[in-house]
Amino acid sequence: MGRGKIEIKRIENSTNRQVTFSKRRAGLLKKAHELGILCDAQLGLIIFSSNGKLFEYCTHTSSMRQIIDKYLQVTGTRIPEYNHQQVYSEIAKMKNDYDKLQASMRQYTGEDLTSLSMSDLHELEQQLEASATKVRTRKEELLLQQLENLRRKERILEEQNNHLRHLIQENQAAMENKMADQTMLDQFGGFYQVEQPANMLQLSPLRGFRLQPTQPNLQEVTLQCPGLQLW
Amino acid sequence: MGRGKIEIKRIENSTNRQVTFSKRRAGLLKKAHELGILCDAQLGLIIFSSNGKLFEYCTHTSSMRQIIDKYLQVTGTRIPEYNHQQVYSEIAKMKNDYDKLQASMRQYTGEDLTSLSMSDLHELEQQLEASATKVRTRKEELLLQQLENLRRKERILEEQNNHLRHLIQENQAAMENKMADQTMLDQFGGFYQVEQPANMLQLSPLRGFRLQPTQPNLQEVTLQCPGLQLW
DNA sequence: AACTATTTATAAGA
DNA sequence: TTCTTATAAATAGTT
Repeated sequence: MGRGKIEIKRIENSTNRQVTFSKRRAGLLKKAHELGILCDAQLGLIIFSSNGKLFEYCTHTSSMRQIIDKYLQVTGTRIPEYNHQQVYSEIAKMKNDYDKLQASMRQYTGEDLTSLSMSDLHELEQQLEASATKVRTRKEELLLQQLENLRRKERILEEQNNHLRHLIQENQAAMENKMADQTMLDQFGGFYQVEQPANMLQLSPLRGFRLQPTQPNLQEVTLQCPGLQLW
Repeated sequence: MGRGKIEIKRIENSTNRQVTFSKRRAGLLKKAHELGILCDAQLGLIIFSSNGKLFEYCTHTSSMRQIIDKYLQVTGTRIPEYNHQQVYSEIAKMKNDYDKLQASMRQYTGEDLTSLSMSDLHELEQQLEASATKVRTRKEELLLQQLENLRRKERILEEQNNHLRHLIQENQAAMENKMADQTMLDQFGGFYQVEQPANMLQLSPLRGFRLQPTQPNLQEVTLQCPGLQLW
């Protein structure tokens, strides 16, 4: 239709293409409109020009969004709406569960007991007592465990103590044997930072000693009970 | 374009409309196709016939889904994806809250105490004892209330009892005064359905009497405690 | 943007 | 539905 027939293939001349796009686009929109009116059809037309500009038309009886939604629904590509339904009902269910749990919690804390019957109250009281018993049992368990840890630590410290005494005694013996001079004593003292005279070690507790934990057990115990206070 | 010109308005003749729909639909699709090819445009066309049948066309370079997505993106109608993010994070939050509450609940029921420190356990024990105390208080409250209700009912029943005795005594007096005959006695018996001899009323409980609740208090008490059992 | 020669689409009829 | 055909509409190339 026109002065000459054209082949249906991309128009290479850019200007020409642009002009044809304008003309035919208008024609298409007009025909789309007419089809909708004449035949009572619902339609949506989306056009992106080669440089990305959007043109659209849709029947006056509906919005493009409605047509797209209907299209997605009919073609089964519609995951969104279906999912929404599902998701929202799930949210409602979660909220309900949460509220129930919260109500239950308020009974356990004694905040709201008004809705409970006498038998409910009786049951709740027993449950609370059972819980308290469990808590007490757990406390006892923890205490025993901490006691056990302390005993192990005590044993290890005693062993270290003995070890240290040995070292010192050996050194004293060496000193006596070799008539050690002052320089040697200084080196030993500096190494272990001994603050008290050697002859006091038998009766007083060990203090001021800084040793690398050569015994692996010490490290282990420390890791098992990071805070060793009772509470 | 055709044998005659037609006005652009809904074609009332159903057959005619159907035929026109077929013809023009084909034409529109053809023109859409041509526009796409000639002008290197991207386009999508969705048509729903008046009876809901779907026809569609889109440029071979893309799927209808892609065109719709692009359209939603460009027009900013693309709320769905955004909403999803929001909704899902909200769900995650709710789930988190629920889990926390549930963990807390498990502590209250003594199901899982492993994560608690000694001081936590101590606190929990005290809370449980406080809750139990509240429950006991509430039980006592309920019992006292029920007791009170029973006392009121008792009082009302006693009042009724007295009233009934009065009525019967008055009747006996009347009978004696007028030397009542057997007919009169029958009428009286039928009216109140007395099943026991009058002289027994002093000691035996009242049974078989059916009276309208002339005392408003009786009705009130019945409404306040529908089931008057202890539990 | 107009114009217009031609092509194309299609209304009505078969 | 499909084909035919007269005629309306669209539009390619031109101005």
